[in-house]
Amino acid sequence: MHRNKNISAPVIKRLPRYYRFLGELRDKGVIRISSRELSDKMGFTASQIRQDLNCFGGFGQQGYGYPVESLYKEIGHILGLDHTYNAILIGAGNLGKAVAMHMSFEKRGFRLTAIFDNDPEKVGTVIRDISVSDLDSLEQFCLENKTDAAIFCVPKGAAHEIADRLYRAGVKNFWNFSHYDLSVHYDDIIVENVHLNDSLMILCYKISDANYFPDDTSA
Amino acid sequence: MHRNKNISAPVIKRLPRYYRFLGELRDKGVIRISSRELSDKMGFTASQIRQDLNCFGGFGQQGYGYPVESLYKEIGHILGLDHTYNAILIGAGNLGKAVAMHMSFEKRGFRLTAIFDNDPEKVGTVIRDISVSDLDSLEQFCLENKTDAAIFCVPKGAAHEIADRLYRAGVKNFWNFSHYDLSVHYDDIIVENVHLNDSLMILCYKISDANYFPDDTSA
DNA sequence: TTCTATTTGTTAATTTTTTGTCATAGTATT
DNA sequence: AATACTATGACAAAAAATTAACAAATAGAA
Repeated sequence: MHRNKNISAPVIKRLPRYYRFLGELRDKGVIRISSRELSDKMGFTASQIRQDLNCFGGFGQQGYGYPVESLYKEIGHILGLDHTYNAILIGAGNLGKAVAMHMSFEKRGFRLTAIFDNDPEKVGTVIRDISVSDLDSLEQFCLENKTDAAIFCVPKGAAHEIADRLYRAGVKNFWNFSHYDLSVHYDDIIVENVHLNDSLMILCYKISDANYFPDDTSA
Repeated sequence: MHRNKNISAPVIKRLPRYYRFLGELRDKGVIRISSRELSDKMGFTASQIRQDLNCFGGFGQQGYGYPVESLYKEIGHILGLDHTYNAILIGAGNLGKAVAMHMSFEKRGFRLTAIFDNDPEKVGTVIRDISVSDLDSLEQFCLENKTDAAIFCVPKGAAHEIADRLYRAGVKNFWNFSHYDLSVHYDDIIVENVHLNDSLMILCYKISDANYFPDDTSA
């Protein structure tokens, strides 16, 4: 098995991309693909693709390439998508709601089991067949229901306190949408960050950078 | 000026994080900070912080450290946040709406100028003071209004066609939320991706990886 | 069956990124 | 004003990641 080989972060980040492209090929009925063909489609080098896949095992065949269907499944397995982790959503604001509605959790290894908010207006409303609970009942819920991860869609001001409560309730895996660096405050947690602000600022940088010409005399 | 020095992607990705932490320090009234103090707070090495900042100029002073306020402003300037790029939102579904509601575009160098959707039900509804337009009017709008970037919140099936229309209408900068690799199809565009599916799968990997013990005989 | 074409898995080379080191400049104190 | 201390900026070293190269294995054609 591949685990505990300490796969590097760059490789892991590319796995979902492989998964996506292989899924598309499979849907098109493609049976096999070579690293070079994949390279053309994905924009990675063929060498990198072979190197990446070989972190987990030899899935290809010399002179033939990689079998699409089984490689697709294999990567899904490596990613752990055949698990079903219970996840709770914290924060039923615009973003939290959108994330809950938008994601096919079941296809990504998760199941949404509860939604919490501290706004009385939102408590009781229904999102995706789940009734929003009062944040006060968080600890009780975690005590009674196995909870593997939290989808953390909380405003910055509330982030610290609520993160603390989750941590004490034993929730130590986070999909973090808040503008708050969870990993700085706890060292035995797993965090995957989605920092939309950061992402937008990076776009701003890229555009500004591309539009800058040192010898531009216009305007 | 710093531009066209070809700053590496890892450095650029860290800039928003610096910006965030320096903003917090400034709000707390902190006047100066050394790379080592920042290092403790942020979890980067002091050496890396000094190295990163020096890509853009010598903002510190020996024996003193970095002045928080001016460094904060400087990084904002480097990121291009003092621009005001006009951005349109394509796709007023759950996610698009949430992104529109949730972001302080003005603080990140952008201004939201229009929202488009092809669903007649959504056309005419108002999001953040902006009335949703029919996608049919996209080209006309771009012709009449300077449009610097598109926030691309479109389902996968529609992505290719709509991306094409935007490209032909001259929109070549994308904040891409779709499950579609824009950069593979066009080579003169700027794309910043937010692939939520990928992110969730990476979380799944991390959890699965941490929970795997080779000599686990349980279950 | 034999031969040529491919294409992998692996090792090596290169490039990039991160970390460590230190002389030098500037601060703060006496 | 002199001195001890601090912390940068620059450079060097180390580590990590990407790309290149190639021997070995297999497919497919003749």
